[in-house]
Amino acid sequence: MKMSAGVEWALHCCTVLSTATAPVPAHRLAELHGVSRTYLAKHLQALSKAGLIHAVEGRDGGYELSRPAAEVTVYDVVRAVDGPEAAFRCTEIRQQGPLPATGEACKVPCGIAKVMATAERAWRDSLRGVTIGDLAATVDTNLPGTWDSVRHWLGAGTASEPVR
Amino acid sequence: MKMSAGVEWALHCCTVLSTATAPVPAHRLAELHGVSRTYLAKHLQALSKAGLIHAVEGRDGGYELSRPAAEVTVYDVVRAVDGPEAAFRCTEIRQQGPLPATGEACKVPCGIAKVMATAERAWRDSLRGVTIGDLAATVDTNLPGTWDSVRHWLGAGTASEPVR
DNA sequence: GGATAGTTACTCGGATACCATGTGTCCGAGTCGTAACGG
DNA sequence: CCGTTACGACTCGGACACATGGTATCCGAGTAACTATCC
Repeated sequence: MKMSAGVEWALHCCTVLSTATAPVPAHRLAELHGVSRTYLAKHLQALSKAGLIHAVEGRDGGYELSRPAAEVTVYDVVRAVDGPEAAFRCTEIRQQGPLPATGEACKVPCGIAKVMATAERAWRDSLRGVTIGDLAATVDTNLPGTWDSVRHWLGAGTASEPVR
Repeated sequence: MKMSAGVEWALHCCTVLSTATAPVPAHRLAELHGVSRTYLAKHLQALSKAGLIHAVEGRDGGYELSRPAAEVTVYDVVRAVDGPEAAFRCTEIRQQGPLPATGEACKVPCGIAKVMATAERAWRDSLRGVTIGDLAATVDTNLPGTWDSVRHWLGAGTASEPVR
Protein backbone atom coordinates (compact mmCIF):
# COMPACT_ATOMS: atom_id res chain seq x y z
CA MET A 1 0.00 0.00 0.00
CA LYS A 2 1.63 3.17 -1.12
CA MET A 3 0.33 6.65 -1.60
CA SER A 4 0.90 8.67 -4.75
CA ALA A 5 3.92 10.92 -4.60
CA GLY A 6 1.69 13.61 -6.02
CA VAL A 7 0.09 14.00 -2.59
CA GLU A 8 3.31 15.39 -1.17
CA TRP A 9 3.70 17.73 -4.10
CA ALA A 10 0.12 18.92 -3.84
CA LEU A 11 0.44 19.65 -0.14
CA HIS A 12 3.60 21.67 -0.65
CA CYS A 13 1.98 23.57 -3.51
CA CYS A 14 -1.12 24.38 -1.49
CA THR A 15 1.04 25.66 1.34
CA VAL A 16 2.92 27.91 -1.06
CA LEU A 17 -0.30 29.12 -2.65
CA SER A 18 -1.62 30.04 0.79
CA THR A 19 1.09 32.67 1.14
CA ALA A 20 1.25 33.84 -2.46
CA THR A 21 -0.11 37.27 -3.28
CA ALA A 22 -0.84 36.59 -6.95
CA PRO A 23 -1.77 33.58 -9.11
CA VAL A 24 1.14 31.17 -9.49
CA PRO A 25 1.56 29.23 -12.76
CA ALA A 26 2.01 25.48 -12.56
CA HIS A 27 5.47 25.55 -14.11
CA ARG A 28 6.59 28.02 -11.47
CA LEU A 29 5.45 25.73 -8.66
CA ALA A 30 7.29 22.85 -10.31
CA GLU A 31 10.44 24.90 -10.62
CA LEU A 32 10.25 25.99 -7.00
CA HIS A 33 9.99 22.40 -5.79
CA GLY A 34 12.29 20.86 -8.35
CA VAL A 35 9.77 18.39 -9.73
CA SER A 36 8.36 17.50 -13.13
CA ARG A 37 6.27 20.35 -14.54
CA THR A 38 3.91 18.27 -16.62
CA TYR A 39 3.24 15.69 -13.96
CA LEU A 40 2.66 18.31 -11.31
CA ALA A 41 0.21 19.95 -13.70
CA LYS A 42 -1.80 16.74 -13.68
CA HIS A 43 -2.15 16.82 -9.92
CA LEU A 44 -3.00 20.50 -9.88
CA GLN A 45 -5.80 19.71 -12.28
CA ALA A 46 -7.06 17.20 -9.74
CA LEU A 47 -7.03 19.87 -7.07
CA SER A 48 -8.84 22.18 -9.45
CA LYS A 49 -11.54 19.62 -10.18
CA ALA A 50 -12.02 19.14 -6.45
CA GLY A 51 -12.56 22.87 -6.10
CA LEU A 52 -9.66 23.41 -3.72
CA ILE A 53 -7.84 25.69 -6.10
CA HIS A 54 -8.98 27.48 -9.22
CA ALA A 55 -7.17 28.60 -12.30
CA VAL A 56 -6.83 32.20 -13.42
CA GLU A 57 -6.61 31.97 -17.16
CA GLY A 58 -4.67 33.90 -19.70
CA ARG A 59 -1.40 35.72 -19.37
CA ASP A 60 -0.18 36.42 -15.83
CA GLY A 61 -2.60 33.72 -14.77
CA GLY A 62 -2.01 30.70 -12.60
CA TYR A 63 -3.51 28.93 -9.62
CA GLU A 64 -4.73 30.31 -6.34
CA LEU A 65 -6.55 28.82 -3.38
CA SER A 66 -10.32 28.89 -3.61
CA ARG A 67 -10.81 29.04 0.15
CA PRO A 68 -8.83 30.45 3.06
CA ALA A 69 -5.97 28.15 4.02
CA ALA A 70 -7.52 27.59 7.43
CA GLU A 71 -10.56 26.05 5.75
CA VAL A 72 -8.66 23.53 3.62
CA THR A 73 -7.71 20.37 5.48
CA VAL A 74 -4.89 18.03 4.63
CA TYR A 75 -7.46 15.33 3.99
CA ASP A 76 -9.15 17.47 1.37
CA VAL A 77 -5.89 17.52 -0.59
CA VAL A 78 -5.19 13.82 -0.07
CA ARG A 79 -8.67 12.92 -1.21
CA ALA A 80 -8.47 15.14 -4.26
CA VAL A 81 -5.16 13.70 -5.44
CA ASP A 82 -5.31 10.13 -4.22
CA GLY A 83 -8.96 9.49 -4.88
CA PRO A 84 -11.96 9.14 -2.59
CA GLU A 85 -12.20 5.35 -2.48
CA ALA A 86 -11.02 3.53 0.63
CA ALA A 87 -7.75 1.61 0.61
CA PHE A 88 -9.43 -1.57 1.78
CA ARG A 89 -12.16 -2.94 -0.44
CA CYS A 90 -14.21 -5.81 0.90
CA THR A 91 -14.87 -8.32 -1.87
CA GLU A 92 -17.40 -10.23 0.23
CA ILE A 93 -15.55 -13.50 -0.03
CA ARG A 94 -17.69 -14.71 2.85
CA GLN A 95 -20.41 -15.20 0.23
CA GLN A 96 -18.18 -17.41 -1.88
CA GLY A 97 -17.06 -21.00 -1.54
CA PRO A 98 -18.95 -24.08 -0.39
CA LEU A 99 -20.20 -22.45 2.82
CA PRO A 100 -21.47 -19.03 1.70
CA ALA A 101 -22.94 -16.64 4.22
CA THR A 102 -26.69 -16.53 3.97
CA GLY A 103 -28.67 -13.47 3.02
CA GLU A 104 -29.60 -12.38 6.51
CA ALA A 105 -26.04 -12.65 7.81
CA CYS A 106 -25.00 -10.24 5.07
CA LYS A 107 -27.31 -7.55 6.33
CA VAL A 108 -24.55 -6.57 8.73
CA PRO A 109 -21.24 -5.71 7.06
CA CYS A 110 -18.38 -8.17 7.29
CA GLY A 111 -16.55 -7.79 10.60
CA ILE A 112 -13.22 -7.45 8.83
CA ALA A 113 -14.57 -4.66 6.66
CA LYS A 114 -15.85 -2.87 9.73
CA VAL A 115 -12.47 -2.99 11.44
CA MET A 116 -10.70 -1.69 8.38
CA ALA A 117 -13.29 1.03 7.90
CA THR A 118 -12.90 2.15 11.49
CA ALA A 119 -9.14 2.36 11.10
CA GLU A 120 -9.40 4.37 7.91
CA ARG A 121 -11.86 6.69 9.59
CA ALA A 122 -9.32 7.31 12.34
CA TRP A 123 -6.76 8.06 9.64
CA ARG A 124 -9.04 10.48 7.85
CA ASP A 125 -10.07 12.21 11.07
CA SER A 126 -6.43 12.75 11.92
CA LEU A 127 -5.79 14.34 8.54
CA ARG A 128 -8.92 16.42 8.83
CA GLY A 129 -7.57 17.92 12.05
CA VAL A 130 -4.81 19.79 10.27
CA THR A 131 -5.25 22.58 7.74
CA ILE A 132 -3.00 24.07 5.10
CA GLY A 133 -2.84 27.14 7.32
CA ASP A 134 -1.42 25.02 10.14
CA LEU A 135 1.25 23.66 7.82
CA ALA A 136 2.26 27.12 6.70
CA ALA A 137 2.45 28.31 10.29
CA THR A 138 4.65 25.36 11.22
CA VAL A 139 7.12 26.21 8.50
CA ASP A 140 7.21 29.79 9.65
CA THR A 141 7.91 28.65 13.20
CA ASN A 142 10.71 26.31 12.21
CA LEU A 143 12.39 28.72 9.86
CA PRO A 144 11.09 32.29 10.09
CA GLY A 145 11.39 34.24 6.89
CA THR A 146 10.82 31.28 4.62
CA TRP A 147 7.63 32.70 3.18
CA ASP A 148 9.20 36.10 2.64
CA SER A 149 11.85 34.42 0.53
CA VAL A 150 9.24 32.43 -1.36
CA ARG A 151 7.12 35.49 -2.04
CA HIS A 152 10.19 37.36 -3.20
CA TRP A 153 11.17 34.51 -5.51
CA LEU A 154 7.66 34.28 -6.89
CA GLY A 155 7.58 38.01 -7.54
CA ALA A 156 10.90 37.95 -9.36
CA GLY A 157 11.37 36.58 -12.87
CA THR A 158 12.74 33.20 -13.80
CA ALA A 159 15.28 31.46 -11.64
CA SER A 160 18.05 32.07 -14.15
CA GLU A 161 17.46 35.79 -13.79
CA PRO A 162 19.41 37.03 -10.76
CA VAL A 163 17.38 38.41 -7.87
CA ARG A 164 18.45 41.92 -7.01
CA MET B 1 -3.82 4.27 -2.61
CA LYS B 2 -5.15 0.77 -2.51
CA MET B 3 -4.43 -2.12 -0.25
CA SER B 4 -3.60 -5.57 -1.56
CA ALA B 5 -6.61 -7.85 -1.83
CA GLY B 6 -4.45 -10.48 -0.15
CA VAL B 7 -4.99 -8.70 3.16
CA GLU B 8 -8.66 -9.58 3.15
CA TRP B 9 -7.86 -13.19 2.26
CA ALA B 10 -5.22 -13.45 4.94
CA LEU B 11 -7.54 -12.11 7.62
CA HIS B 12 -10.26 -14.57 6.70
CA CYS B 13 -7.75 -17.40 6.67
CA CYS B 14 -6.34 -16.48 10.07
CA THR B 15 -9.85 -16.37 11.50
CA VAL B 16 -10.55 -19.82 10.12
CA LEU B 17 -7.25 -21.15 11.40
CA SER B 18 -8.09 -19.84 14.86
CA THR B 19 -11.00 -22.26 15.06
CA ALA B 20 -9.47 -25.20 13.22
CA THR B 21 -8.50 -28.27 15.22
CA ALA B 22 -5.86 -29.57 12.79
CA PRO B 23 -3.45 -28.07 10.25
CA VAL B 24 -5.26 -26.76 7.18
CA PRO B 25 -3.58 -26.98 3.75
CA ALA B 26 -3.42 -23.86 1.64
CA HIS B 27 -5.51 -25.30 -1.15
CA ARG B 28 -8.24 -26.12 1.33
CA LEU B 29 -8.36 -22.53 2.58
CA ALA B 30 -8.52 -21.33 -1.01
CA GLU B 31 -11.36 -23.71 -1.77
CA LEU B 32 -13.29 -22.64 1.32
CA HIS B 33 -13.05 -18.98 0.34
CA GLY B 34 -13.38 -19.45 -3.39
CA VAL B 35 -10.12 -17.73 -4.30
CA SER B 36 -7.02 -18.60 -6.30
CA ARG B 37 -5.04 -21.38 -4.62
CA THR B 38 -1.63 -20.41 -5.87
CA TYR B 39 -2.02 -16.74 -5.13
CA LEU B 40 -3.37 -17.37 -1.68
CA ALA B 41 -0.37 -19.62 -1.10
CA LYS B 42 1.85 -16.64 -1.77
CA HIS B 43 0.20 -14.61 0.94
CA LEU B 44 0.24 -17.49 3.40
CA GLN B 45 3.97 -17.67 2.84
CA ALA B 46 4.15 -14.03 3.84
CA LEU B 47 2.27 -14.79 7.04
CA SER B 48 4.62 -17.69 7.64
CA LYS B 49 7.70 -15.51 7.18
CA ALA B 50 6.26 -13.04 9.66
CA GLY B 51 5.87 -15.84 12.18
CA LEU B 52 2.12 -15.47 12.53
CA ILE B 53 1.43 -18.96 11.20
CA HIS B 54 3.71 -21.91 10.70
CA ALA B 55 3.60 -24.80 8.28
CA VAL B 56 3.27 -28.43 9.28
CA GLU B 57 5.07 -30.27 6.53
CA GLY B 58 4.42 -33.53 4.86
CA ARG B 59 1.21 -35.36 4.30
CA ASP B 60 -1.77 -34.28 6.42
CA GLY B 61 0.17 -31.10 6.97
CA GLY B 62 -0.91 -27.52 6.50
CA TYR B 63 -0.90 -24.22 8.34
CA GLU B 64 -1.83 -23.41 11.90
CA LEU B 65 -1.60 -20.28 14.01
CA SER B 66 1.66 -19.86 15.87
CA ARG B 67 0.10 -17.89 18.72
CA PRO B 68 -3.33 -17.81 20.36
CA ALA B 69 -5.81 -15.86 18.26
CA ALA B 70 -6.18 -13.30 21.03
CA GLU B 71 -2.49 -12.44 20.68
CA VAL B 72 -2.54 -11.80 16.94
CA THR B 73 -3.76 -8.34 15.98
CA VAL B 74 -5.26 -7.32 12.68
CA TYR B 75 -2.32 -5.00 12.17
CA ASP B 76 0.08 -7.93 12.46
CA VAL B 77 -1.62 -9.54 9.48
CA VAL B 78 -1.85 -6.32 7.47
CA ARG B 79 1.82 -5.62 8.06
CA ALA B 80 2.84 -9.14 7.10
CA VAL B 81 0.94 -9.13 3.82
CA ASP B 82 1.05 -5.49 2.80
CA GLY B 83 4.56 -4.70 3.95
CA PRO B 84 5.93 -2.69 6.84
CA GLU B 85 6.71 0.56 5.01
CA ALA B 86 4.44 3.57 5.48
CA ALA B 87 2.04 4.59 2.73
CA PHE B 88 3.36 8.15 2.66
CA ARG B 89 7.03 8.57 1.90
CA CYS B 90 8.53 12.01 2.30
CA THR B 91 10.93 12.72 -0.55
CA GLU B 92 12.26 15.86 1.11
CA ILE B 93 11.38 18.11 -1.78
CA ARG B 94 11.88 21.03 0.60
CA GLN B 95 15.58 20.48 0.01
CA GLN B 96 15.17 20.81 -3.74
CA GLY B 97 14.66 23.78 -6.02
CA PRO B 98 16.13 27.27 -5.93
CA LEU B 99 15.24 27.85 -2.27
CA PRO B 100 16.32 24.64 -0.53
CA ALA B 101 15.84 24.27 3.21
CA THR B 102 19.10 24.71 5.03
CA GLY B 103 20.75 22.02 7.10
CA GLU B 104 19.52 23.16 10.49
CA ALA B 105 15.91 23.44 9.35
CA CYS B 106 16.09 19.80 8.29
CA LYS B 107 16.92 18.66 11.78
CA VAL B 108 13.20 18.62 12.45
CA PRO B 109 11.16 16.46 10.07
CA CYS B 110 9.04 18.10 7.42
CA GLY B 111 5.73 19.25 8.86
CA ILE B 112 3.81 17.45 6.16
CA ALA B 113 5.62 14.20 6.91
CA LYS B 114 4.78 14.59 10.57
CA VAL B 115 1.09 15.03 9.90
CA MET B 116 0.99 12.00 7.64
CA ALA B 117 2.95 9.93 10.13
CA THR B 118 0.56 10.86 12.91
CA ALA B 119 -2.42 9.84 10.81
CA GLU B 120 -0.87 6.52 9.91
CA ARG B 121 -0.07 5.90 13.54
CA ALA B 122 -3.74 6.42 14.37
CA TRP B 123 -4.60 3.93 11.66
CA ARG B 124 -2.16 1.36 12.97
CA ASP B 125 -3.28 1.82 16.56
CA SER B 126 -6.86 1.23 15.50
CA LEU B 127 -5.91 -2.01 13.77
CA ARG B 128 -3.81 -3.06 16.73
CA GLY B 129 -6.85 -2.79 18.97
CA VAL B 130 -8.58 -5.76 17.33
CA THR B 131 -7.37 -9.34 17.38
CA ILE B 132 -8.14 -12.37 15.26
CA GLY B 133 -9.96 -13.75 18.29
CA ASP B 134 -12.24 -10.71 18.28
CA LEU B 135 -13.05 -11.26 14.61
CA ALA B 136 -13.90 -14.89 15.19
CA ALA B 137 -16.13 -13.97 18.11
CA THR B 138 -17.95 -11.39 15.99
CA VAL B 139 -18.75 -13.97 13.36
CA ASP B 140 -20.05 -16.33 16.00
CA THR B 141 -22.27 -13.58 17.36
CA ASN B 142 -23.70 -12.63 13.98
CA LEU B 143 -24.29 -16.17 12.83
CA PRO B 144 -23.91 -18.78 15.58
CA GLY B 145 -22.88 -22.18 14.34
CA THR B 146 -20.69 -20.87 11.56
CA TRP B 147 -17.53 -22.29 13.03
CA ASP B 148 -19.14 -25.64 13.65
CA SER B 149 -19.97 -25.83 9.97
CA VAL B 150 -16.46 -24.76 9.02
CA ARG B 151 -14.87 -27.33 11.31
CA HIS B 152 -17.15 -29.98 9.93
CA TRP B 153 -16.29 -29.04 6.37
CA LEU B 154 -12.59 -29.01 7.16
CA GLY B 155 -12.85 -32.42 8.76
CA ALA B 156 -14.65 -33.88 5.76
CA GLY B 157 -12.98 -34.73 2.47
CA THR B 158 -13.06 -32.69 -0.72
CA ALA B 159 -15.98 -30.47 -1.57
CA SER B 160 -17.16 -32.81 -4.32
CA GLU B 161 -17.54 -35.55 -1.73
CA PRO B 162 -20.96 -35.15 -0.11
CA VAL B 163 -21.02 -34.38 3.59
CA ARG B 164 -23.03 -36.95 5.51
C1' DG C 1 -5.16 61.92 -26.22
C1' DG C 2 -8.43 58.09 -26.05
C1' DA C 3 -10.77 54.09 -27.82
C1' DT C 4 -10.38 50.03 -30.53
C1' DA C 5 -8.92 46.13 -33.11
C1' DG C 6 -5.23 42.91 -33.88
C1' DT C 7 -1.44 40.37 -32.29
C1' DT C 8 1.16 37.78 -29.19
C1' DA C 9 2.53 35.19 -25.54
C1' DC C 10 1.10 32.90 -21.86
C1' DT C 11 -2.08 29.94 -19.23
C1' DC C 12 -4.66 25.57 -18.36
C1' DG C 13 -6.91 21.07 -19.90
C1' DG C 14 -7.31 16.54 -21.68
C1' DA C 15 -5.45 12.70 -24.47
C1' DT C 16 -1.35 9.81 -24.99
C1' DA C 17 3.13 6.41 -23.88
C1' DC C 18 6.07 4.10 -20.21
C1' DC C 19 7.17 1.50 -16.10
C1' DA C 20 6.88 -0.42 -11.40
C1' DT C 21 4.09 -3.04 -8.36
C1' DG C 22 0.32 -6.04 -7.47
C1' DT C 23 -1.86 -10.26 -9.47
C1' DG C 24 -1.74 -14.84 -10.90
C1' DT C 25 0.77 -19.13 -12.08
C1' DC C 26 4.06 -22.81 -12.33
C1' DC C 27 7.28 -26.44 -10.99
C1' DG C 28 10.80 -28.39 -7.70
C1' DA C 29 12.53 -29.75 -2.76
C1' DG C 30 11.27 -31.79 1.45
C1' DT C 31 8.47 -34.58 4.73
C1' DC C 32 5.12 -37.66 6.76
C1' DG C 33 1.89 -41.61 6.38
C1' DT C 34 1.37 -46.06 4.43
C1' DA C 35 2.17 -50.54 2.94
C1' DA C 36 4.96 -54.19 1.76
C1' DC C 37 8.55 -57.15 3.27
C1' DG C 38 11.58 -59.82 6.09
C1' DG C 39 12.86 -61.73 10.54
C1' DC D 1 3.42 -60.72 15.32
C1' DC D 2 6.78 -56.84 15.13
C1' DG D 3 10.45 -53.92 13.22
C1' DT D 4 12.42 -52.11 9.10
C1' DT D 5 12.47 -50.18 4.72
C1' DA D 6 11.00 -48.44 0.54
C1' DC D 7 7.43 -46.07 -1.67
C1' DG D 8 4.12 -42.70 -2.75
C1' DA D 9 1.42 -38.79 -2.25
C1' DC D 10 0.96 -34.71 -0.28
C1' DT D 11 2.79 -30.40 1.65
C1' DC D 12 5.21 -25.93 1.32
C1' DG D 13 8.68 -22.72 -0.87
C1' DG D 14 10.65 -19.85 -4.24
C1' DA D 15 11.17 -18.55 -9.21
C1' DC D 16 8.53 -17.15 -13.36
C1' DA D 17 4.76 -14.35 -16.69
C1' DC D 18 0.76 -10.94 -17.05
C1' DA D 19 -2.19 -6.81 -15.98
C1' DT D 20 -3.53 -2.78 -13.75
C1' DG D 21 -2.61 1.74 -12.06
C1' DG D 22 0.83 5.24 -10.94
C1' DT D 23 4.44 8.06 -13.47
C1' DA D 24 5.75 11.08 -16.96
C1' DT D 25 4.91 13.55 -21.28
C1' DC D 26 2.97 16.01 -25.17
C1' DC D 27 0.12 19.14 -27.90
C1' DG D 28 -4.23 21.85 -28.58
C1' DA D 29 -7.97 25.35 -26.88
C1' DG D 30 -8.72 29.57 -24.66
C1' DT D 31 -7.86 34.05 -22.48
C1' DA D 32 -5.77 38.35 -20.90
C1' DA D 33 -2.28 41.81 -21.66
C1' DC D 34 0.16 44.54 -24.82
C1' DT D 35 0.79 47.31 -29.05
C1' DA D 36 -0.14 49.79 -32.94
C1' DT D 37 -3.52 52.11 -35.36
C1' DC D 38 -7.30 55.17 -36.20
C1' DC D 39 -10.54 58.85 -34.87
